[in-house]
Order: sequence, then structure tokens, then C-alpha cells
Amino acid sequence: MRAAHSTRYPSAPSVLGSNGSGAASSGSVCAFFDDCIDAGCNQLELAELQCLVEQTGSFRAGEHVFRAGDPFRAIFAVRRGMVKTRRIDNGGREQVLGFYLPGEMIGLDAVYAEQFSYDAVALQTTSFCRFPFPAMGEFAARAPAVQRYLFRMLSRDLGTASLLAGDHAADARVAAFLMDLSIRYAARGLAATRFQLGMSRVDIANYLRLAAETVSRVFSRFDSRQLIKIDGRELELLDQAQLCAIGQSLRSG
Amino acid sequence: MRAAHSTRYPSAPSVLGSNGSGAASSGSVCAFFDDCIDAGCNQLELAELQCLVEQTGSFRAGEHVFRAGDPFRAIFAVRRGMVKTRRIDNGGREQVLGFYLPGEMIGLDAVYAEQFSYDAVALQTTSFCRFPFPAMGEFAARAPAVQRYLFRMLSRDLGTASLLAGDHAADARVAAFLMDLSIRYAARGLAATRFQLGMSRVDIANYLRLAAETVSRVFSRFDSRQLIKIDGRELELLDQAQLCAIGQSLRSG
DNA sequence: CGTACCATTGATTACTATCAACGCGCGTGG
DNA sequence: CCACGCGCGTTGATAGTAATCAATGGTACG
Repeated sequence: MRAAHSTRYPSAPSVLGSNGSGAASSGSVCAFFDDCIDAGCNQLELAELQCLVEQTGSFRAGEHVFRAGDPFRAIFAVRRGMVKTRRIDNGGREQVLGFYLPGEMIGLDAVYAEQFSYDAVALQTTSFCRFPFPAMGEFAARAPAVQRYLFRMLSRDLGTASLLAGDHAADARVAAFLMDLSIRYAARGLAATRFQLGMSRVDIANYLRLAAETVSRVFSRFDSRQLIKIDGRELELLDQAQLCAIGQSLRSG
Repeated sequence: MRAAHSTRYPSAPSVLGSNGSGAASSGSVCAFFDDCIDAGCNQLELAELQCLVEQTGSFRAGEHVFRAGDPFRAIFAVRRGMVKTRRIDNGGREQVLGFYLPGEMIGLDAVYAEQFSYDAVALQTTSFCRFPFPAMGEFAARAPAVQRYLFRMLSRDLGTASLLAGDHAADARVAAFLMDLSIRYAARGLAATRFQLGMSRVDIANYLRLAAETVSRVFSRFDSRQLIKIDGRELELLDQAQLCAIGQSLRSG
């Protein structure tokens, strides 16, 4: 499987410490730095990037980080907490577009647009690194590696979107969803087999285009099959191989 | 990939000569030129762009334009015919990702990647404009308008992908699909209420994540409801307003 | 002229949405 | 302090919809 959000990010944390700034915790704080290093940013560029970034205060659960229609002024990278992005369709119904874990970036696709096309809502107490524009854009224009990186992230999101859209089996979607989370946690050096899924069943269901009851039932089924152990939002993955298999099979063998 | 791509754009689309014509896009051959004009490319840049483009020979139905894994060397814009993009998942099943009409561009998301992530297959006899890289990339780097345009197209694709992913009602998906086609034909100045859908029911079904039989049934239902008139692959839209409504309503009112 | 492939239609099955009821934890306010 | 409401999560019963299996006719192509 491709793993929706993830692939690259090796567990390359402390590389940043090289240019002074106190070593950021064990898990890296921000995808941007890591990936910039991978992408070949030189030290000068990296230092410049570091000067650009700001830290936001924290948002509480339910608070908007930005709304659809807000002018685009910055990219956000989650430092702590969790965020969902969503859109409200013409019928007034919410459509959850994605979840963002610590270290992941939101708002990339608005880089060259004038405004955001969706809401970002904190699911827990959440804080960010903020990369302001147009300063950031100018920087990117001068640093090809950054430019390329932005593009690649965009392309990646594009592939991701169509991923969950694909299969229709509820089991498959949920399994793929769990494995995706696991992989993304692992990519940041966080616990990948035992973690809190920070969002409600309703949000998961909406994201996967299922009914909340169905999600709940699938969880129960997986639990009784010893594939996972779930208690409220506390999750443990017991058989990743099989989950992965379920996630891929629509109906084949 | 055979075919003689050597010519230098002989029958240049008349739209290009529009120093002040304003003829706009009535039957323009290639989206790139039109949109570049909209995006504010100056004449110098436009002329340069024209030098870069090549024409490909034609591909027959079933032939590959490129395959997943092929090194990325160019963006393709459909001149005539139709193309589907697809991916083969680990189970060996085909997943249709999209269809491309005359004037539309394929391969954008590979701009800064090293290789294509999906196959492109001609559904009919199809020919292309070909924008070679890295020449094109260097050009884009020098022309901010082009750069912005590429990004915007990428973002647009991203939004589109999640569009069809959303709802689950077969009627809604098919209706949205038809309206999407219609709008895209209209955008290129082609007949928008009466056209040939160039792909098989199987491809449509795969794209919409439905069974082929279901697509067939929905067509029949729409036909008997006087929403469309369909005979084989010849389609006429009789009630676009209602189709649009069906396409958006999942279950609201 | 036969062999695929495509499209349509019918019968049956399987899955998931929906409706409904219940328990739980939490914050507010009486 | 406790009652209450509210959002969340689980589970059961039911119904609707689309997948699947199956059969048929049309058409393009060698």
C-alpha cells in the first residue's frame, strides 16, 4: 500500500541542533525542517527558514485555526494536538477532509491561491508553527529545494485524496485509516502501535464516508477478532499485517 | 513511446495570434495557451512557450501514452481524442483516476517528481501537444505566471478528486459525472449538451467506484425520466438543472 | 463467421444507512 | 451536592441500495 500521508520522513530528528537552536525534543517538531534537510537545503537557507517561523498560542478543542475564505497568509505545521480540515457543502453538511498530527502541515494547497478553501478546526488543545507569507513564498522562490518540496507535498496530498475514495468496504476503509495513522505516527518517531485517536467516531465516519454506527461496529468487530484493542479513543494495534491486508482488499483474495 | 514528435507546431492555433483579438477559447486546442493568456503571460513568454511545444503522433485506442514508473519528461495536453489515467493496485485491479478531454492536460502532478505515478491510456485515436521537461520547468521558473498556473491546476485537481469521493448515491455520482463532462466540454467551447462519452461503462463505473451494471441502470433510469437521452455512447443532456440537483444532493432536500 | 467485448436487464444476496434505545462522562445550574 | 442536559459511543432491528451472478443481444474485428 502506499500509505496516505507519510512515505518520506525518516526518523531524522536532531539534525536541526547543528545550527544552534536548542535541540527540539525527541520527535521532530516540524516536517518542514526535516524535509528541507532531506531535500538539500543548505545551512544558510535553513537558518533563514528558522527566522521566518513563528509559534502560535494554543487553540482549544473546537476552535477554528482558519476558515474557508480566509485570506491565505501562512502555512501551519502542527506542533502539539490534532486538527481536522473540513468543508461545508451546499446542503450545510460537514465534509471532513483530513486529520493532521503533530509534525504535519496544513494549508499547502493554498500556497498560490488567495484564500483557504476549507476550515481547520482544532480537535484538542493544539499549537502550531506558522510560516508566514508572502515572506515564505519569496524564500521558496529563491530556494529551489523548498519549491520542489512544496510541489511534492501537494502531489502527495493529491494521491492521498483518491486513496480513501477508492474502496467501499467499511472494513477496508477503517483498516486503512488505522494503518495510515500508525504509519504517520511512526514517521514522527511516536508510538505507532498504541496511541490515542484524537477524533470522535463521528469525525472518522464523516472522513471515511460511513455512518458513525458503522465505524463503531467495525471497531468492535476488529476488537473481537483480536486485530486491535480499543477502549474509547485509546487504541492498540495488535495485528498490523492483517489490518494492512484488510485495508487493501476490496474484494479480491 | 513511438510516434514522430519532431514537428514544431505547424498549424498553430489561431487563438495564439490574438494580440488583441479576444477571440477567447472557442475551440482552442490547448488549455495551456488560453490559461497562460488569462494568467497574464506576456507575449514574449508566450512565444517562447510556443517554441517549446511539440506535437505527438496519434495513439490508437488502448495504447499507452505513458506508464506508471516512466521517467517524467513532459506534460501532455490532449489535442484530439480522449485519455484515461489509471493505477493498478497491489491486487492487480485497475483504478481509473480520471478522463481527459481535448484541451486538458495530463501529468501535471509529476512536474517535480521523477516519474509518473499512473498510466495514461488512449481511449480513442488521440494526439497531444507535448511540453518537454526540463526545458519547460526552467521556463516556468522564469515565468511566475506559468508557475502560479501550474500550482493552481494542481490545487484544482486536488479539489476535484475529493468531489466525486464524497457522496455515495449512485444517481448522484453519475449525475455529477455527466455535469462535470458537460461543463468541461463547455469550457473548451465544444458542444456541452450533446456529445459522445468516449469511454466504456466499465471505465465509468470504475472511476465512480460503482459496478458497471449500476452505471448502466442509472443511465436507463435517467433516460426514462427524460433527464438524458442516451444511445450507446451518444449522450444528450435534457435537464441539466435537475441533473445538477441530483449530483449535489446526497440526501438533503 | 466466430470470438471478444460491450451494454442491457433480471434475480438474488450482502452490506451499510437509518431508526431507536441505552449507558456513560461531563459540565452547568438549580 | 445532585439533577439535568448534552455529546459521545455502543448495540439491536429494519430497510434500501448496490454488488453480484446470470442470461441475452449487439457490434467490432480478425
